[in-house]
Amino acid sequence: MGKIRILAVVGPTASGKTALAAELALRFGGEVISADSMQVYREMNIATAKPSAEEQKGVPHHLIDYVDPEEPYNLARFVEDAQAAVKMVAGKGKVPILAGGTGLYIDTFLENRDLGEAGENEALRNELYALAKEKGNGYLLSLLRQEDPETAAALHENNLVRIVRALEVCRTSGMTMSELQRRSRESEPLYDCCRIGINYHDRQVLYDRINKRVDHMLEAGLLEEAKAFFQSGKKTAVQAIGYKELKPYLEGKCSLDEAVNQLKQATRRYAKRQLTWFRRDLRIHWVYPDGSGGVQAAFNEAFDTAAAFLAQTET
RNA sequence: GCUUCUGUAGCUCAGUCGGUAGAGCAGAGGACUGAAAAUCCUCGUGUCGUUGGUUCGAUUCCGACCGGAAGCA
Repeated sequence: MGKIRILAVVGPTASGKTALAAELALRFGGEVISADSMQVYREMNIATAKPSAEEQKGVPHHLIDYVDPEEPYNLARFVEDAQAAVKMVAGKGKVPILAGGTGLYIDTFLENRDLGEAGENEALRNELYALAKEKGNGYLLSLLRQEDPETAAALHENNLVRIVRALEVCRTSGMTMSELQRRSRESEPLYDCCRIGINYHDRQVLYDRINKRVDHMLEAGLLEEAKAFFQSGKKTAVQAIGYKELKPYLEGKCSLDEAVNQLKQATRRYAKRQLTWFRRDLRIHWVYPDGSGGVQAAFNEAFDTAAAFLAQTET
C-alpha cells in the first residue's frame, strides 16, 4: 500500500492560489484543504480573501470558516485538522489539494514533524515577558543559553517571541527545543506530495495585484468588516492583515489614504516573507503567470506537473 | 521683472570650514518547528540640477543658465 498522494499549491498572497487549486480539483477530481492561518476564522471574510462560493467553483473547501475569532488557533490544531481532512478526502477517492500561504503550517504538516508535548502556557509566557521587561532581553536569552545553548545561539535577543517559546518548551516538556526539533526531523512524511508554487518573474506584477486586491476589498466593504471586528472586541485573530492597519483611520488618527497605503505595504511585505519561506524549498515546481504564455500557460504547466505526478506507478 | 530661498539615493532631507557623501522612509536579501497575515536579523555609489571660472583638486567657493518655492512690484 503506497502513500496517499496529495497536491500542494503554495505561494505568496494574491498570487492566484485559490484559482489554481480549484482548477486542479476540477481537473483531477479533488477537494481543497486550505492551509491558511487566517481563513480558518469565521466573519473575517473580506480581509482574509477567503474564497467566495463562486471562486470555489463547486469544489468542497476544507479548513475554512470553521473557527470562532475568539478562539485561539495554532500549528498543532492545524496539523490535526489537516490530517483528518486529508484522510476524509482521500477516503472518498478524491485527491486532497492543500492550498495556502502559511508556510509553517504546510511544512510541518507535509514533513509530518512531531511537535512533542510542549503546549502553550499562557501564565509562563506572561511571566517570562515580565522578566524580560524588568531585566532586559539579554537576560532572557542568557536564561535560554543555560537551558538550551543550541537554540539560544541561533536567536537574536530582540526576538523575544522565539526566546520565550524556547524556554516554554524546556520548562513544559522537559525537552529542549533543539532536541525536539532534531527528533521531529526523523519522522517520515505520511503523504506523497507534489508541490506547485506560483510566483512572478516581475515582483512589481505581484505588488500591483496586491494593491488592486486591497482596493477591491475596500469596495467590498472591508471598512465595515474592520469596524465590526473591533466593536466586538475580538482579541484572538488581531494579527490578520486588514484590520490593524485600518484602525488608525477608524480612530481618526490618520486619513483613509494613509491607512490604505499602510495596509497595502503590510500586505506586500507579507508576500515577500512568504516568498522567502517558500523559495528555499527546492521541491516546489514554480509556475509564473507573468511569463510569455500568461496565466493559462502557467496553469497548464501546473496541470502537466500534477498529471505526471498522479500517474506515477507505485515503486 | 526684482529680491530671497531652494535643486544631494525611488521619496523627505542632512552634510562636506574645498580632498567625490549619510540618515529616515521606500525597497531588497535572509531566518523561521504549538502566536507564523506573527516575530526577528542584515543591506545605503548616487552624473551631489547644467555649464563655465578660481584651485593641485569643486558636490562644497564665484558667475551664468535651467527647474521649483515664497515675497515685492
